[in-house]
Amino acid sequence: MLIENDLILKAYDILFDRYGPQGWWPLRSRKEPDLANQEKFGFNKGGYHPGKDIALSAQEQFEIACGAILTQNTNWNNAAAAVDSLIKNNLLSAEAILSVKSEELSDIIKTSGYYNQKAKKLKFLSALLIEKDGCTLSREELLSVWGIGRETADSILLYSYGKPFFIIDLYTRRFLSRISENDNIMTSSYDDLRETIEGAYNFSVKQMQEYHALIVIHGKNHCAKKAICVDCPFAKECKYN
DNA sequence: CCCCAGGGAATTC
DNA sequence: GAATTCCATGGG
Repeated sequence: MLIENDLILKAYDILFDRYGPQGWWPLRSRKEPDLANQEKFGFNKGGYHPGKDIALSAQEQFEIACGAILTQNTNWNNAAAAVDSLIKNNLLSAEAILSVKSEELSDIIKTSGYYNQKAKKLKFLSALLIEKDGCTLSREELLSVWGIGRETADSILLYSYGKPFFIIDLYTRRFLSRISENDNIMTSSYDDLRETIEGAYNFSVKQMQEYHALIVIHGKNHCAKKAICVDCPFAKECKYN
């Protein structure tokens, strides 16, 4: 056992109490703010919809998949600017992505960094989506795409398709390794860690979406590479305190 | 100048 | 499997 089930549940409660519902995925094509949550929690910049549960359109599902690729090893602000650029250029469909020249696509998503690789990744994903006639791709099918690894696949599964897969990113490993006694979390295998969290409790999809989003905001506020421990809600549990 | 950000593929051992 | 290296922009 990598982490105790109790700790996984407790951490979720502490994060939710501190930061409130995050309403991920932050869609760039949905701009109307949720004023109630903005007032309550003071966040909600740029398309967050905490607790609204508005069904995703096919275009929004595609936006999330593109965003998951564009944010690879990149600050979300840079990735979000690239998503905005896709929207502006009317490229939020697999057909449109395939119809635009690679060089143009690279230029359109330039702010996300690694733009030549990411343009290729968007093209490969689009090709498979069209080949499968727009069907929901399985985890295996997503992983078969050049440029989609475990984390990106799980991001698409969880946030675009609404399927119960827990995302293990660097923030998640850092956070869990710091609050847990286990010293092997940073080096544990992706799927071992994912299955440990998925199996800790019968999380709903909504809770799994919130959990990952909460870990990210906590990672930005406190549990960064260089830890910022002042006013951290895990002062009691964390090794750093 | 430096470090960092919601990874993944290719190569090598 | 583990360790390297490459991909690249924008903010602090």
